Amino acid sequence: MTSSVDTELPTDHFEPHVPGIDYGVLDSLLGYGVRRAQLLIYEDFVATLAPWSITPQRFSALTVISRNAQLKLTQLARILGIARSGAVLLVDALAAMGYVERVPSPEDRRAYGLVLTPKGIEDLKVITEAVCEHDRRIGARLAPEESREMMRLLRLVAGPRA
Amino acid sequence: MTSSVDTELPTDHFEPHVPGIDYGVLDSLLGYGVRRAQLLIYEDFVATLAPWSITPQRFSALTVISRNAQLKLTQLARILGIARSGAVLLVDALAAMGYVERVPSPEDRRAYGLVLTPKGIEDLKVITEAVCEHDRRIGARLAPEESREMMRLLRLVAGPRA
DNA sequence: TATTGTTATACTCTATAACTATA
DNA sequence: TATAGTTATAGAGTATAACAATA
Repeated sequence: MTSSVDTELPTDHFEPHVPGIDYGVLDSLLGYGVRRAQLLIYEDFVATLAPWSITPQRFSALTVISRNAQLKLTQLARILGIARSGAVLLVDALAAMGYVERVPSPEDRRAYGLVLTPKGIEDLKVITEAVCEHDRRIGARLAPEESREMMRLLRLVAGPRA
Repeated sequence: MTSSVDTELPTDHFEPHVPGIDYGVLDSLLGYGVRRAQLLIYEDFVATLAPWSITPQRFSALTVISRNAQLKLTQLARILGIARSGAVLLVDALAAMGYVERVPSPEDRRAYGLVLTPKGIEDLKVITEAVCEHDRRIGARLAPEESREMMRLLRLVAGPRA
């Protein structure tokens, strides 16, 4: 098949439906449908954003930081659904990339406000463009009306719990 | 299955929408909508199946093994979208749980066929019931017609190339 | 006492690559 | 030569727990 060395074909080519395989109850589960979509989308996202070393989580962090002035690390962790210790490493990585800075909070000397650097602001524009193009690509099989309906249904499933 | 329907999700630490936070472009991205749903669903799945130590991946493996006679490890890896080395560890775990056995393949002495043990067959029935109840719970906010539409749209996004 | 950010540590999941025994 | 399963090893990503500074 390939002439390369002993290389695996890992998640680079996830096939939601392998021909000849009986998926049983999986085919009727909403959760497995979401899982299938998520794996495909994640793969395409990472491949598309590889030039910037941006993962979905990093993009989420940059976007939320850019839209919420003086966001605290603990808030970021809560938003992303990870532990504070994980948020520290994430912010460390984004800081090492020159995208994020910790600025001392005026009203709380324990805390820092997270802000984008000028480079972070600039690059996030291009990155966001790439993400939006990726998002249009994964939704390309949906008619505009179907896209809106899918977003509505997703919000119903994962929307505010209130 | 005969128990009353739980419309309330267990305590989770991921909040799809943290109050007071501006999510910017994330709110309009199909990929982030799927990500939100996936995180919520994954959490509820793991919590629900904790008594059996069953993760979504383990459940997928058990189901596919049960529905496809003499499934090979390499096929399983491809179906799940992971490397063969990962499939080895996964099957090791399922074997240690007494659910799966490797039986030598008659026509290829390098290969093994994966089969469920009697205990695996028995437990998978109960596990599948629990998974289906979990799946009904996460889709509880959708009307029956909306559920079908969501499955159709998910198949459009991640379904077979058609 | 509680909270913020941090560090230390460990566990899980996954990948790459090399190895064996077959084909 | 190629493939099936395995092993060894490393890298993310995450969690828990403890800590110092501050509230």
